[in-house]
Amino acid sequence: MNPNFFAKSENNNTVLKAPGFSAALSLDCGQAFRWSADENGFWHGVAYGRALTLRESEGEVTLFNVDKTEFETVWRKYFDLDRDYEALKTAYRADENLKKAVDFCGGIHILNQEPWEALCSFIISQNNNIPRIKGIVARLCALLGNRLENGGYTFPSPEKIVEAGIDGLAPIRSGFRAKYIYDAAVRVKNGEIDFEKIRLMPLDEAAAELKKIKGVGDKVAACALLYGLGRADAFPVDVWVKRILSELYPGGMPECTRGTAGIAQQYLFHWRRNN
DNA sequence: TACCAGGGCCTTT
DNA sequence: AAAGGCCATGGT
Repeated sequence: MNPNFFAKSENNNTVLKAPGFSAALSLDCGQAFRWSADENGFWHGVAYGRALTLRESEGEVTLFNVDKTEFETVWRKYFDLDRDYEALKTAYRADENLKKAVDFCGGIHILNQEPWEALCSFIISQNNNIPRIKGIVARLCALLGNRLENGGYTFPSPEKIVEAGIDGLAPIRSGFRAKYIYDAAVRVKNGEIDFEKIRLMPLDEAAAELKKIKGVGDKVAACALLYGLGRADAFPVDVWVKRILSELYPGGMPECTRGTAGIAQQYLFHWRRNN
């Protein structure tokens, strides 16, 4: 692989120089729902059971209170820093629309979120808007997650959600989605859904497994695969991507996206939404 | 193939 | 201030 970054850990912080990468854009482009920036431009969030504060300025990302070990074992993978995005974007630029999208928001990396959190979050996302999705996820974590010393809550385990039951989820105000969250939790807890097996399956089989869960269709399955299971070939089609496909790619996605259509989708999605 | 299932954000009036 | 559209959908 070709890590286009340089990281240095000192004074208990890790400073990252990664040309072409924007942590802020990656955290705020609708792929993850647990991050927010404060008035001073510090980003706060929780992943893999760890609270993180970071700040980005002049192309440098500072991860506060992150030593080398934590960076290497958690955040390096989370921010997908070992993928050669520069090579990927060079290939995408062969297509005129993708070139525009990459010029607009090429700083995005696909985050490697925890499988259960990604699945659960995208079940909540169905027929829903981003501010409300964030609210529901935040209430879910505060209700059933573990409080962290340095701020925030962990994402609750399937076990905790099964224990709470559908009625126990009422305080998060997820509406008709509560029964879907519960069904997903049951199936993950009892092993019927095994993320590590699904991760390795052919794409259509993997999606079919996830779709056994009530409330999981093509779109949510693709999101769980792309954002939670490291499958860059998964291709979520929502209303925005549907528009992009009909307007720009009636014959299908261009050849340069083969194998990484999900990543291309993220650039096109964000570009189309904001233009 | 319609229509329905919480609720609230956001734009328009 | 109130109304109505809309929302990274899936089940029936």
